[in-house]
Amino acid sequence: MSKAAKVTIQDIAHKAQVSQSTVSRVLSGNAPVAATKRTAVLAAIDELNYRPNIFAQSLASGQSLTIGVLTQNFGNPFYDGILVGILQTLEPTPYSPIFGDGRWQLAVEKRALRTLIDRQVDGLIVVGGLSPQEEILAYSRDVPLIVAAREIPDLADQCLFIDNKKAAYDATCYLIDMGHRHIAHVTAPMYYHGPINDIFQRYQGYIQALTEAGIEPDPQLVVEGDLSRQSGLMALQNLVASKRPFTAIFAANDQMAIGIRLGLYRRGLRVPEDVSLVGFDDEPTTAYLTPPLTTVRQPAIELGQTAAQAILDLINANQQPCDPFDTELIIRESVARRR
Amino acid sequence: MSKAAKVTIQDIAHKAQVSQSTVSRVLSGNAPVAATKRTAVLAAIDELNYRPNIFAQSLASGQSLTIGVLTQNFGNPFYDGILVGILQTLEPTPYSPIFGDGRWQLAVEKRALRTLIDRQVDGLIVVGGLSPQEEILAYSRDVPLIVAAREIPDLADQCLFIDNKKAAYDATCYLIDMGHRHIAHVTAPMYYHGPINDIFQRYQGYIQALTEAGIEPDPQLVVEGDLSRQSGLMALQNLVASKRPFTAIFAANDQMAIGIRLGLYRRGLRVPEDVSLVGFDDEPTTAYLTPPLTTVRQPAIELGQTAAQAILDLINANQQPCDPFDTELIIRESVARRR
DNA sequence: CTGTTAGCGCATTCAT
DNA sequence: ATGAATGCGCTAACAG
Repeated sequence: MSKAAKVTIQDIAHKAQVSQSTVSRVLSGNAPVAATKRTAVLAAIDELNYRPNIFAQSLASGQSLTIGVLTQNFGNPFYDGILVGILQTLEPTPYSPIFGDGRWQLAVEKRALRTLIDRQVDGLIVVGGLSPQEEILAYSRDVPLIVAAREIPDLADQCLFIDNKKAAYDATCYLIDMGHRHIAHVTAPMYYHGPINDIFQRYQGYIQALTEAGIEPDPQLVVEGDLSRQSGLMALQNLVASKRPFTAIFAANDQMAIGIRLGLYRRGLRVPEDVSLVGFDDEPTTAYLTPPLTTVRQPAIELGQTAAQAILDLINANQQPCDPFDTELIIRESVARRR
Repeated sequence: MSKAAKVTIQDIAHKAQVSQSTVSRVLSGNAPVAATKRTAVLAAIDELNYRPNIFAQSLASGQSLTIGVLTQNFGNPFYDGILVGILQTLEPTPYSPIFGDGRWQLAVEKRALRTLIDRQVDGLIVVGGLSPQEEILAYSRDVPLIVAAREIPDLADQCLFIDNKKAAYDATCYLIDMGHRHIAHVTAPMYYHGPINDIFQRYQGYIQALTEAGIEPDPQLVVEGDLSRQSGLMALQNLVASKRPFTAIFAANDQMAIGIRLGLYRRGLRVPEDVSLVGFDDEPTTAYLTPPLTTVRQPAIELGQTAAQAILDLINANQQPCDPFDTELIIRESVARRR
């Protein structure tokens, strides 16, 4: 580890003319110590630049003061937002987060999860992920666990998520209100996200909105991508190739919307004059597309903050009920009124 | 920590009818053990689902098997790319990374750095950051240290970075080659990035290219932003307000280029017909702008991989020389030929 | 090859 | 209020 000469609690006990235990006491603060000794200890600590050995602390106390965070894909704006929220919330606490990245690959995720557990985290925040419910459930018996951005029925109290169906419903309704009748939807295969059905819920919201508006959903207008930009580009090609007329597209996420946007551009189709476009996620760049994209804002940072708070509450055994998260439809220039 | 009944090395020693040390030996593998005992131990481990206590291990061995990574801004594509590279490289090793985020705020960075050190990391990778050189230098005496995406003169052997000046020079030359003479540049204040002068080096590359081409640099055509998208938008306004004619803009990063792009769009200026635009970073979305943006690719993932490898080498005391990183000009549709 | 022993640095009884 | 003693779970000499 560090090459620096390790100064231990003994050293400062010596220097401050007190016992080891006394030093430990001023450090933890949970036992009364005479003011004079306290200051002496503090002085010694300062002088010798003492830093307690975290491993010894944890070994002796049985607490690691770390929160494990299992995430997917560093670099995805939504997940990064969640991380930021977690970081912010944990900052003023004695707990610090350690991250593991599952990269949306079950095997990788499993290893990451294992690593976190092995590091004796005091709490675990699982953000998304592919792990089967039973596994998560099993972990939740061993360690305080919060699931963010994913719904696990048997663990409802500890799940924070967003009502994707309602959000998609609202987005589709907006297109309908603007006079659109032929609205395409770019989704992803149901199995794509494994146990996560966000995307499927968005599909359901889309269908519901159409149905309630008396519009017969047209299966030909629903195409699948894999949530990547590239797949949006290809989905658009498929859509155009199907020869079904449409005046608007609702994409299940912004990444695909961005790909679709480029596809339209290449075909000389203008947004929104020829085709209106709505995405989902409110990724930062969507506000800077030309024209800026209408999309659905998911409160990522808030979600992260709440998740962190929830895990702290859980550790301190005063579990709070979790409120559901509301989304917001961000209306920008990419939708035109028809007729 | 975990509520699970902790099974210790003793338990499995018992079950396998061997001594604690033998178990430790099969675990670490760095000492010969009789095949029969080994299998017995392995069986016991498996049966009792034993996991070594990492804190006890570290405390006893003096190794933490962790690499600290100080990063700035989760969510920034360039930095995230570096993280991904680090993750990938460390995955097959016994080391696992722990991250700290400085958020480009000196105070936050200091705390994050401190936390990492306190966690007894065996090595430290500093990605960017504001900490003064002396501080980094001081840390480097205590712990194997690699600096990525930043140049620290007194620590040259342990720094991995990119030749920003040359990259900017190349980008500007490209615009000149395409016939542009009035090329604006959007940069950031020299002090903005604190000790990091990436941005300033890009400015220098720009100036050099102009000068070599016999074009008198026009100070009026250089405006400052703060590297954010929003600031790109404002920079463009300033540029237009200055009434100086220009046919091309070279932005010091893609974020600002994206803002500039939107500003041009709002003013009805087409890219590249009216104004050509070049960015820097090759952020993923730039390929999906309409039209796609010409930019400079920084090999973020490779940089992360190399950094991780370098720190491993450093820990094992077989330091390797670090090659410089080459950038690549990604030419896309946002530049038009003039005259 | 293997068991025994002695700490690693600290928190936490238990006395005082 | 404080010092002494014990042990957290494991690694690393040290003997055999």
